[in-house]
Amino acid sequence: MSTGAASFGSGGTRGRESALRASGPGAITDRMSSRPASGRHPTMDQVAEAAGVSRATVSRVINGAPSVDAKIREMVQRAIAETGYVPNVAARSLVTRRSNSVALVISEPDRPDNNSFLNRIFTDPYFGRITAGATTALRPHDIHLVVIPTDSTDHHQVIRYLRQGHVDGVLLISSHEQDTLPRQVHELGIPAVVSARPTSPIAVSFVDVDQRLGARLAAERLLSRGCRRLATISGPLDIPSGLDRLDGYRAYLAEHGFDAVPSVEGDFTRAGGEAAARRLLTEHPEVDGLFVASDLMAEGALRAVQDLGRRVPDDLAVVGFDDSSAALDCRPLLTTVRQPVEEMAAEMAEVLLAHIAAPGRLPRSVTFQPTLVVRDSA
Amino acid sequence: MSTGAASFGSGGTRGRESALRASGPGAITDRMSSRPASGRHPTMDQVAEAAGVSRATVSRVINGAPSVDAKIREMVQRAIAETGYVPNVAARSLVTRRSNSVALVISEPDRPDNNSFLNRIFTDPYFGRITAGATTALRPHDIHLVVIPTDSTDHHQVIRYLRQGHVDGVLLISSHEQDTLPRQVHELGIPAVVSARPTSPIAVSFVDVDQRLGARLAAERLLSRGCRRLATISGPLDIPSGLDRLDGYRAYLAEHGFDAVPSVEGDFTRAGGEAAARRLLTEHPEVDGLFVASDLMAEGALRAVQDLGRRVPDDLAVVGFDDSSAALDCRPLLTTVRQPVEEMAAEMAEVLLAHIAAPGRLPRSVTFQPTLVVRDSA
DNA sequence: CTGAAAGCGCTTACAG
DNA sequence: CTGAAAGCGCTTACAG
Repeated sequence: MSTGAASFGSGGTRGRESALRASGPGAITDRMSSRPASGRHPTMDQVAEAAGVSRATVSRVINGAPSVDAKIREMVQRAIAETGYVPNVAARSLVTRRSNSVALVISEPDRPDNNSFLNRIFTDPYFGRITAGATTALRPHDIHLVVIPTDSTDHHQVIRYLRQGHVDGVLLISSHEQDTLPRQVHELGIPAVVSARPTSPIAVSFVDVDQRLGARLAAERLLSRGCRRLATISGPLDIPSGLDRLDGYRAYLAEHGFDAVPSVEGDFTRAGGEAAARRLLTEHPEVDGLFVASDLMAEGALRAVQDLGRRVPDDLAVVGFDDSSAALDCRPLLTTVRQPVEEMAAEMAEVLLAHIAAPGRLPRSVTFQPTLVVRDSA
Repeated sequence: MSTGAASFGSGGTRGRESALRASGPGAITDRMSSRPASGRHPTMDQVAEAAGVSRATVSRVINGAPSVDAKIREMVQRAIAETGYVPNVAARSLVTRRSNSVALVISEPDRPDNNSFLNRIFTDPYFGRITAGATTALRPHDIHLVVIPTDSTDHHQVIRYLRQGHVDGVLLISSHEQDTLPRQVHELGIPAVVSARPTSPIAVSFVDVDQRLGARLAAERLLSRGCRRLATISGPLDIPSGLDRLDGYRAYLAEHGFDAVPSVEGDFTRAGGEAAARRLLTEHPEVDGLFVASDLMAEGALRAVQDLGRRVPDDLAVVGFDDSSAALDCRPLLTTVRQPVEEMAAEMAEVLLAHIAAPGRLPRSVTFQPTLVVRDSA
């Protein structure tokens, strides 16, 4: 942290190189072709000199300004290739006020142990799909993603990071109700898109899936299969998606004459699903149709169900939610409600890009429709 | 991309604010305390003016220079708090030539489908542990991690990114034999640490686990349990760790009189492990002890084994490798060789930091010892 | 211990 | 269409 030394290779040779360059374009070419750019960093002025034009013209060529004369452009491009020039991003950012990267902030409730928290984040199929979708959408724009996991103990660090101008905008994955980060980010005034309807009433763009509809799809499937003793393992009830899936499921069943639907609250983990299923079947052994609010929980639940001697789907049909890779790890293969997470993350990225390009743009929300993916468990 | 507009909030009000500030420190304080810094960005000059010192002094306070007078330091800190000042990282990087971030490049073989490739990367427990370990080690240094998944089709993009000075160094996760990225990164001259001994002979620092020792531990466990019909599901044999684990296993068994040890090559995925186990048990139904070269494969293998009617560990004992979270998802719980991945990633980060701080430092390698974690499968 | 000044490497009005 | 010049917001020798 303390030294100001150049980060790249032999910065110390720069003086010597400049001297060589001063002897003319020919010398430069010979020099560079025999030692392809590696570890040293020519400057835009040096490219300009090699091409016999001004620095401004080099800049225009690099940034694709249409006004540049074709021949000159070509000369410059040759000079760029010969010198192995690559723009310095710090210098560029300083004037453009753009970093060409965005943050993906994954905000979770407090955790006891830092390392396992991070491990869970970086290993969760849901976050994996988010990251993959956002990365894919951003790549063609040459914008990079900085992934920042956080809980409430380091919100201030995240805010500081954002304020320092490291990124042009933020994709905020936040699900629990009490999370104050969406509001803090909003107050920062930095372009942002949130992964679900924020619980506090702030004017911010977000992308969501129709959670209730998804739960209704699950209920419908179970009913149409002939299940009549229905239950559910819900997500955490302090998370809107957890609540909405439970509500949607119950609402649909109520509409069809099923009123007291047992439910056990889970925590969106495999182990949590397993424990919840065990409890549920102990208290309600008669259950023949089960909606589990995430595939990961369903994977655990399936294990418990089968341990307890029930055959799936014959004795007990199970429908999950997500259609993540976990659904394919289940035996039998999991029938589940598909949430198009990659596409949702890509949409978040697109909306964010639009906000960055036009800071005055009004916030908007985009809702995706879930679909039922029928496999073997129901 | 085309506009040079400020990325943050109401950049346009700056002129007005400066005017307000010019009316004296009192005005600034009042202004700022009623509107806590949000969306607007005071500059170091403004802090200096508010504190009645020079810009250089503010800089020294921010960077913790010891020479600053205590009273002045305090005045400056107050001014910083009142104005809500946060340094502009681009300006700082331009002069320090440091970005305070490092890249975590995850290099994998070519993949057919981009999205599923990314999904696998961001969901794999091994990469998850790497990311968690590196993040934890870097956090106290206030250095951020930019995660960059890549295959050979976009090596040039990665190289360009690195050359642009986005990061001060790179943590390179590369396992397959033919990967040319370690060499390319090495030639760039940027500080780098690789996750395993590079297959091409380049002088670069790396961190590894003693793969052969791990495999020997597994073999020893199986033998001491009384298994006498031993087999293995190996990793991909074009990956050094895959090869080394197979070799170590066979070598130990050979030393103990077991010569023809059947093996099937897997691909380090759950599905691959399942298929491999099915094949292995079909061809060698007599097997009673099995070393599976990764926990994820072991999870799949366990499923196949039990599907085929074998009881674990009584009919067939199974030892995995990694001790990732997958080991706890196995039924029975997986006995496995623990690779301390988080600690290894943290060590990679420390070594990288040392290289960044002292560019002339000689490359070195650090090897961790694996340990056997006994649970229920063997 | 502190300040004035130079300079990091770009982009972008502004002239021509 | 092109160039000279200003300026982005910092850090760091260099004097004092």
